[in-house]
Parts: sequence; C-alpha cells; structure tokens
Amino acid sequence: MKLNKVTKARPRRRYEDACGAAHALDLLGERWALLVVRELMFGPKRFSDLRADLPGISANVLTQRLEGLEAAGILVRRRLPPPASAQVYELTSWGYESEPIFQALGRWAARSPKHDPRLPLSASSLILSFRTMIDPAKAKGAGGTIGLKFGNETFRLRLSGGKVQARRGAINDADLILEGSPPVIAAAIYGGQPLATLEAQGLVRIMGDRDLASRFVTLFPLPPKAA
Amino acid sequence: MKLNKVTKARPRRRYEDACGAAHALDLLGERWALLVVRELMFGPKRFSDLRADLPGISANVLTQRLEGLEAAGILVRRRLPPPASAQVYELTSWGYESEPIFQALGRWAARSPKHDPRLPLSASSLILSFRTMIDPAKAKGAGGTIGLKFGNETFRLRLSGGKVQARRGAINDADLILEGSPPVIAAAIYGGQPLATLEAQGLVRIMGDRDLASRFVTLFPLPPKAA
DNA sequence: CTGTATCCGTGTTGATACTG
DNA sequence: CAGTATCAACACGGATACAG
Repeated sequence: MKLNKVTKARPRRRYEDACGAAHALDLLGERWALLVVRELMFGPKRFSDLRADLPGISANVLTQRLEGLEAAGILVRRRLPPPASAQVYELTSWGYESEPIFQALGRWAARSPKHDPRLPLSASSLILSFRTMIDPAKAKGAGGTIGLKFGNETFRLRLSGGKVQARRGAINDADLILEGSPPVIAAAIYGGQPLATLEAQGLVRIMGDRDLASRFVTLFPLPPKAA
Repeated sequence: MKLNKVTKARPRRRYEDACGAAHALDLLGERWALLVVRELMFGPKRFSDLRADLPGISANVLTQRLEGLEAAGILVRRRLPPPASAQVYELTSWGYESEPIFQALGRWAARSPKHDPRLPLSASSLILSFRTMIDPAKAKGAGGTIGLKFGNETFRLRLSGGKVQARRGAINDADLILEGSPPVIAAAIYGGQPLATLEAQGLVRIMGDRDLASRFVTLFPLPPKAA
C-alpha cells in the first residue's frame, strides 16, 4: 500500500501565451482531450462507453483526461440515482459551447487531400458532421424528426429552418428511423452510396417517411479537396 | 558526415478515426503546430522570426513542425529572390483557410475562467483576436485603414462592412496609426485602459484620425466568463 | 546569420496486468 | 465496471555543435 502519493502538483506543460487559441489548447490540446469532449457532445457517457467509442485510448490516459477536463470546468462527473449506481461524465454548458471548435476543425479537414473516410467512425462523429456540413440553403424547406439507431444507441435529430438539432435519446416520435452503423450511414450521405442499395444489402433499415430519407441524404455536400 | 539518413519512416502518432476533427488533429494537433500556423496567418516569416515569436519552442521542435506542416500541404517553404537569400515559410491557401479554427478556439477560450490576459501576446495573436472578436453590429458604420506598428513590424487593417481584414505590410496610406506593443494595445481594447492614459504614459503613439482610434477600441467586446 | 542535427534529462503516452 | 500500477517507448525542451 503506497501512501506517499505525492502527486507532484502537476507542472503541466502550458503555453505561456495570452492568445485565446493558445489558452484553449492549454485546456483541451492534450492528446485525446478533444475527442473525449466530442464523444460527450450529445449527452453524458460512462467511462467504459468512452473507452469503447475511442478505440486506441488507454485507461490511464482516459482517467487523466477526464481529471483534467473536470478541473478545467469542461465536464462534471455525476453519479446516477441509486437504481443504476453508475458514474457518468457530462459536459458543462460551457463544455457544450465548444462545438464550433469541432465544426471549424471538421470543415477545414474535409478539404484535406489525405483524409481517409474509410477509417472507423463513431456515432457522435457522424452526428456532429451533420451539424457541421448541413447546407442551410438545401435544407431550408426540409423538416421533420429523424431517429438514427446504431446498435442500441439512438439519436434524435430535428430538422428545421435549415439546421439540425441532435441529442441522444428516445426516437419513438420520429417521422423516419434509419438503422445501420455509422460508417454505412456515412457511405450513404458522403460516399454517394444509394440508400436503396444499402438497404437491399441489409446494411441499412429504413422505417417511416422514405421521401424524407431520400432528401435527408442530399443535405450534406462535401467541399472540394484542397490538393 | 552521416549519410545513413534513415529518417525512420515516421510512424507518427495518429488517431485512426474518420472524423474530420480527428483528422485535423492528426495534421496540426501536435504541440506547437497550431501556434506556428497562427504566426504565419498574416504573411510569411523566417525561421528565426517564428522562434522569436514563439517563446518556449526549441529549434528542433520548430524544425519538425515545419516539416510536418509542409508535408501536410499546410505551408510551403520558399526561398526569397537572390538579394535577400533567406528562406521563408508561407501558408498555402488551404493553410490560410484554417483561420476559423483559431476563431472558434479563441471565442470559446474567451469565456474561460482561467484565462490570464497578462501573459505575453504576439502581434499575430492580437490581430487575429480583432478578426475574431469584432462585433459586426458595432462596427457596421465604421470604416478606414488602420496601421498597427509593433517595433519594426507593421500590420495594415482595413475596417469595412463590420469586418476587419489584416495583413502584414506597409501602412503609408493608413488613416490612423497606432504604435505600441501588443500587450499594451490589448490593454486598451480588452482591458479597459483609456488610450489617452496609455498615450500619456508613452506606451502608445497615436497618429492620424483620433476619432477613429476612440471608436476602434470599442469594437471588440468580450463575452461573459463561464465560471 | 539561418537554419539543421545530435545528445540528454525529463515528462508524457500507451500496452498490459491487476485491484476494488 | 471503473479505474490503478507498472513499465517501455517516445516526445519535448535545452544545449551544443555543425553547415551554407
């Protein structure tokens, strides 16, 4: 039993720079930190959910990042009410306000010549990409509630006014439900794979308003590559 | 003389993730990379300028970052015409398009309870902050060309339509010239220090349209802290 | 003067194993 | 399930030496 846990008062590596961007990097510029925030962007998750959704992160690094982000006021750890006595990590409202950072990064990276869309894609990343890439002009007339189902995780999207809102949660009231895996849905929307083909291959299930589905997949145009 | 430059085929640490934000971090998520890009945002610089403007970076790390950013197509190295046979690093047009990333980071960090505005501030950071924080409504009616002079580095700002354009370069045609150090100008604009006081203390020189100066310093409101 | 290469002490990261 | 412990590999930052 080690009691001499000196903890070293962490002289964490910081940029000594008043620039806002530099300060932001002090707070969430460490490896994995932004991706942890991304995974929490549509609602709280448990430690093991985060580990599962961030393949490659190791337990000790995840622990450290959660500590750091909590200390910075970006997330809080909550204990769920007695029945499910689990712990979850949830962004603070300031934490949720970091979304434009992901959108700026994503929009810029979409033009990267080296971007490989065939790598693994998490559900949160996909939903975030919808909010980033939606074309307000094209989506102007479109409206409705869309449920996305990935395994047993569901997201409820509301399309209106040229924007998408999104949140993890129930999709009972959805006009349309799309079921599949994030990469397959991405192939339909960004990769030009016809939904009908994917449905015939059993990779996607479409329930409800199929016209809405046909339209939905056209609302997210990709910019030209920069190369 | 070492010829066996094996170069190690750089197994750089990457996220294996199709998410655009993750890819962006693969390209410029390493320590210092974003700050190097920031310093180049208003025009090319030489190696030693970068070193001087990024206190804390070491020469070998700067070399590595420049190599990485060049390989990624974010910047190019150019050799200046014979008279001044110096090398400069310049963002590609895609590199320049990363500016919204800094704006998102800066806007978010401006609300951080832990942000310390008294740390050193580079000229590029300050100019970038103008483009980030300008209030289009307040700036709607303001117009003019403003020169900022920091030592022997000058920036030319054009104010119009509620926006600011900025570029390093000549300021002969400016309606107003402000001379000082970046932290002092920041104190005037973000710290509520009256320009007149700073001028009386000899920390700022104001040449030209003083009404424009008075108005200019009010165009960049800070958001409330998140705490 | 403008970079580049190498050594070196230290801290960070990541894989595995392990504990409550 | 939610982390900790340990350890090896790597990245960082400083110094110094070198090259055009």
